[in-house]
Amino acid sequence: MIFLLYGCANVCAIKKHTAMSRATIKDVAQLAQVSTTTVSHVVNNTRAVNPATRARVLGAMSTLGYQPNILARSLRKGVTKTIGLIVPDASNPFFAEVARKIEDLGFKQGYSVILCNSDNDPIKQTSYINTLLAKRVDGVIFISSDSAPSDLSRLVDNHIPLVVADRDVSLEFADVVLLDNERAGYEATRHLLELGHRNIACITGPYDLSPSMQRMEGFKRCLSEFGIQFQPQLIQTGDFSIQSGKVATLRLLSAGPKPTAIFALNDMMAIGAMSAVNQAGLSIPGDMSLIGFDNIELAGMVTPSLTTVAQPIPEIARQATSLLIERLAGTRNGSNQKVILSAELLLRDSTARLE
Amino acid sequence: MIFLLYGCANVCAIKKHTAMSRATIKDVAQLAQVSTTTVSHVVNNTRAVNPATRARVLGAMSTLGYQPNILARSLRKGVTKTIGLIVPDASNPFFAEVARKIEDLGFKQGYSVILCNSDNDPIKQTSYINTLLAKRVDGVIFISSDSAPSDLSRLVDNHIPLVVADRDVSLEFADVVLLDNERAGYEATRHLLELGHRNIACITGPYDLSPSMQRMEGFKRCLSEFGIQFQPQLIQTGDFSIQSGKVATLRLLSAGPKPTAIFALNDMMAIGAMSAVNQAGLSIPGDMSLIGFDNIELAGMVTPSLTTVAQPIPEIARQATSLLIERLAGTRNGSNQKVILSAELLLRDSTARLE
DNA sequence: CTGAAAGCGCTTACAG
DNA sequence: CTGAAAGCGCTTACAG
Repeated sequence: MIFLLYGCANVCAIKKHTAMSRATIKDVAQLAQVSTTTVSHVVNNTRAVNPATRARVLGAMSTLGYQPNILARSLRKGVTKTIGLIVPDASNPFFAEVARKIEDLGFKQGYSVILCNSDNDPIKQTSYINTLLAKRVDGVIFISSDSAPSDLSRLVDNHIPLVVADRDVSLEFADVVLLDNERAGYEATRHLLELGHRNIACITGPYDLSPSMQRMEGFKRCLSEFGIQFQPQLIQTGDFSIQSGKVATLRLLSAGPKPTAIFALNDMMAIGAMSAVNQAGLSIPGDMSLIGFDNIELAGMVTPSLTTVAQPIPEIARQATSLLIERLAGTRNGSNQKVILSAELLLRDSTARLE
Repeated sequence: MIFLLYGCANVCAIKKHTAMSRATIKDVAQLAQVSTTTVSHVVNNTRAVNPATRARVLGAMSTLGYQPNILARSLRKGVTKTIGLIVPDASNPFFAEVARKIEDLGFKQGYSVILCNSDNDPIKQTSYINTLLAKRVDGVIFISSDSAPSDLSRLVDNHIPLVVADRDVSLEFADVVLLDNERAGYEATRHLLELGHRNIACITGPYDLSPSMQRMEGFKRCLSEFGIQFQPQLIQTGDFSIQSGKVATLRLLSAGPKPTAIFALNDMMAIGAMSAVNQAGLSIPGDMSLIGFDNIELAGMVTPSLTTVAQPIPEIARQATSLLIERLAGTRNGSNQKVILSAELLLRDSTARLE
């Protein structure tokens, strides 16, 4: 790749930093001939101020381009109006969609969110917990990258409200919003069995994560209720990435009993599976039925469109956000809540009756 | 959708907030029998401290679970080690990938990034600029949601270094990293023309955004160099979303001159186009060639795999981040830089010779 | 309706 | 090698 650098000294000379720095409340007070107390009260609308005085203050603020320093305010008030959001990887569409929604909802209530990608790395996860602690976020929404995150207790020790979402971690002191993954896994499997499939492969996520584990349990329970023998050779472990879904599928196609259907435990792996199946010259759903999980936007757009178990993504975000903000606002105290949402089978074009 | 609420008063009773709040530097100093000055110096490794003293301080820190309050530090030092990143929509994979990379690079250099989704909404964009100003970020990386963002000047007025990426905005006081979009648009078009296509449709982004505009210019220039008449009926405007690509394609297929190839100005719209073409019972590339733009991870995974103009996403992130951090670190002063990266045509399976 | 002053938790120039 | 004290920019109880 080539890249060009243009210096542009003439048009784009940067302004020299002048000695004068940003306007503070003091500058405003001086210009408006009032105390900083009064300025503060007009900025925050927190006590009655004579209309004429208020007008003077407002004028001074605007001529100075005054923007209150949030750091100082937060330090003084002990509240930052900021929440931390830790996700495994925001470039995965499922987390991206959840994060977007949380950001939206937070924004509407006056909270900014600091988005942290733990990158499925416990070290980075710990490091981010420390950063959030140091930045004095008011609360944290947490989607774990592992099953037993160690440093979460430090949040609790510091009285920082915590909401655990999507992936269950055995933690006593948090509100929790999860999916009924076992049942969802069961439904997906039943759909395939009812279509006549008997050799059903499953591409899982990391074995220790609760969504993967529980969906698998539903898968197994359903097989057993239908009297079908569970075949370990039809199970492949992925990591929820497209690429891993592709690799897993190539392995399934190259050895062992031939599946006629694949249950991928998320849509991204299903899309990877699709690519592998096509590459092998097989067609979906003619030669292979495929069902995903999540219902990311893409699932409806690939060809054939993907049958999937739809997670209520907006509802997950809404519950997580309001659980947290209720705590922060003090409108809810006492015992923790556990919200279990249910998924919904969404029939599209990637599954068909076994001929 | 059904959701269940379990109260769990027994196991999960939340700890009452005790009167004792978080440990401060004063608490540490007291416990270690030293001044706060000394504690500060051991925390920051900023002057020699007697080994025995240092050990006492370290001990006190750990028994108190001390975490320095970054707000106080930032207020005092006038530096927050935080950068603001404004993107139109981080649930769009292109921006998600750029953002991920910037976050990674920033993290390695000790910066956190505040991610702001302007949502293609100038109002929200302005509001975020104010928030970033109030939070006293050290610098901003900006991908605009419109062609003439109004409040960007406030950053410059406040001496906050600014890097504009991806979408050009006519602004004098910023470092800039862009793509050579005109040439990239030209190359994509030439590829289709060389395959024998003459009726080439183009699905654009919002007309006023520089990437869309410039890629179109390359498209037109190439047509004209090949002596092909430009047909306005073959141009459809999208908004870079999957859905808009689908809608645009359905319109193209339902009326006007029939194209044999489509140039979508990003991959997401190309994926939408793919869905529409398939839905119409046409095959890619047999009946319709299709080329995208960006090379998001997905582009290689759909079927057929998508021929596209690959943007050097990691390099864009790297340039933007280092341009900004150099300014912040003071290792670069003076005139602004303009980095123009070039794209690369990536041939895959969605384009073919016109029979 | 308004203001003087303390204090949030740090860092750092100054002094020893 | 160490400490006393000022000050970053706000908010707010207290007083008038």
